[in-house]
Amino acid sequence: MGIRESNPQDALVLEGDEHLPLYRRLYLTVAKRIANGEWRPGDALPAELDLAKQYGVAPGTIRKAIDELVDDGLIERRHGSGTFIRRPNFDNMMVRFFLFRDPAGNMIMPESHIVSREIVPASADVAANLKMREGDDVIKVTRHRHWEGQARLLEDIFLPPARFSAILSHTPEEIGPLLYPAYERLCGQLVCFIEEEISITDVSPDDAGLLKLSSDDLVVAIERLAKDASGHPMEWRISRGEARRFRYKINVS
Amino acid sequence: MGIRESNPQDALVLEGDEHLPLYRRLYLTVAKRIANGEWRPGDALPAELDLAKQYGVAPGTIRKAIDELVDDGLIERRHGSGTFIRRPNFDNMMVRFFLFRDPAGNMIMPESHIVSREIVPASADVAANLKMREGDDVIKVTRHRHWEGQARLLEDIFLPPARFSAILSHTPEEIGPLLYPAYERLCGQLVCFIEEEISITDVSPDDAGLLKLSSDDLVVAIERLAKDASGHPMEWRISRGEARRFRYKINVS
DNA sequence: TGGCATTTGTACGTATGTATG
DNA sequence: ACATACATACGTACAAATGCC
Repeated sequence: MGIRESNPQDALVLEGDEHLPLYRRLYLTVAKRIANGEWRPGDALPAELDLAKQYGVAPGTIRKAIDELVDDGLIERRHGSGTFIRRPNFDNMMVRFFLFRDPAGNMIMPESHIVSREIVPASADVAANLKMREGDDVIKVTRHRHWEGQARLLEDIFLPPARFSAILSHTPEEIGPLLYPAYERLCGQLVCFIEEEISITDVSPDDAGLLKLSSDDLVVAIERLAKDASGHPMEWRISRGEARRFRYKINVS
Repeated sequence: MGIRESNPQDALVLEGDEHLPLYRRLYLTVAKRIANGEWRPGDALPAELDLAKQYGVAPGTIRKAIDELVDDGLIERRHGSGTFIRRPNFDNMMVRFFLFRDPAGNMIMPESHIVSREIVPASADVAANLKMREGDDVIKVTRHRHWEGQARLLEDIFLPPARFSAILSHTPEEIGPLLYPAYERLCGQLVCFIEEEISITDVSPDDAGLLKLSSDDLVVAIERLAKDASGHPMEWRISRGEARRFRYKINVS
């Protein structure tokens, strides 16, 4: 995985078990080509009829595969124009959960401070989420988000070194305020899916000091696992912020 | 809306604006037939080929409409058997958010106590959500959920009287512990979609007393709007529970 | 402005596979 | 063994939006 020279023949060999439906194998094949960085966000896929010819399938079959890729948010269609690789915008999601607004009610964007970057042995938690072995090397990035001159959100971010060594070798200025664009720019890695788990707990003594909370205050802890287009885990992080500032909206059916 | 004798001819007149795609109008038509109670949860829809003949469309067209109804959770397919009206299970969702487990780690089901049922004028909030006018009559049901002999979840539930008068005229025993099945059984109303908004606030003095929390504790407040198969609002409720017990999981793409 | 090629969107129709009862 | 119903796959035709010349 990661950026590599794609073997053009690879693209025409279908991914997945041969008993899977054709449209499903086409889905997996295109998803893998995206995960491999063959196309970058904003790039156009070949036209549906071209893809159908390349893979030797009917237009309706490749169309069904593309439909599901659109449903899953990996690509988007533009009528009359083409089908394009999407760039999901997860990086600011956390910010939307927390209520920081100026007196006029506008959302305030936080500053981002990378506090440390180091290689540490993976804890059981981190290893399980990143599909590594306990004790394997992982990159740990500690970051604080500030609003109004005060740290409001504390983040511990864990990355597998194989794909993300560039995060250690660049300056914070080169990395910039948003991590997911940096993963894409510096490591050729695109985040396509995330899973999050939200819970409310007592604040730890360290966090209380940094967030300027009293020891009996509560924090919201958000654990996030980020995955690439093929569903392989890329990043695991845990973020903590003051519980009282939290708000979240859902639709279910 | 509500239960009514369906005019058989109605079913063959397509819903929606005539410039909408055919599959979309078929979606709306079937959704409306479900909202009208023409089929009950568990009932089978006519076979795809039958529906195609009835509406005079190609099999692929009705299939696309059914695909989207499945995506939206209104119906489910069973290969080789048929397509059936689904009964979404939202009523216990709230319970899944809160961590109440026995020593073995199993989920504990709460008892349900209906504390009061009355007609009140709609507040601005309630009116906006239920698409009524402020001051209009609404049914207000107050319910407490108990774990281990203690109220843990407080719920204020608001219903438009037009569809839900049966909730006032039946005994709590007839209503039973779960409201959505009661809406279906007593009022012919099926909840198909919900929107929820989660926030964390200080506990009100009344709630603190009922939940046995101290006045500086925090509660999670969950506001929920429930809708029928056609997307019309049916019920609005606000539930409060101890913040520390809260846990929630999400997938995004 | 208009025309034209390209590309997705909608709709039709058919054949065959596979699970269920 | 059989009929029924959904699942997959094929292929075609035309509509509608876009972008370029």
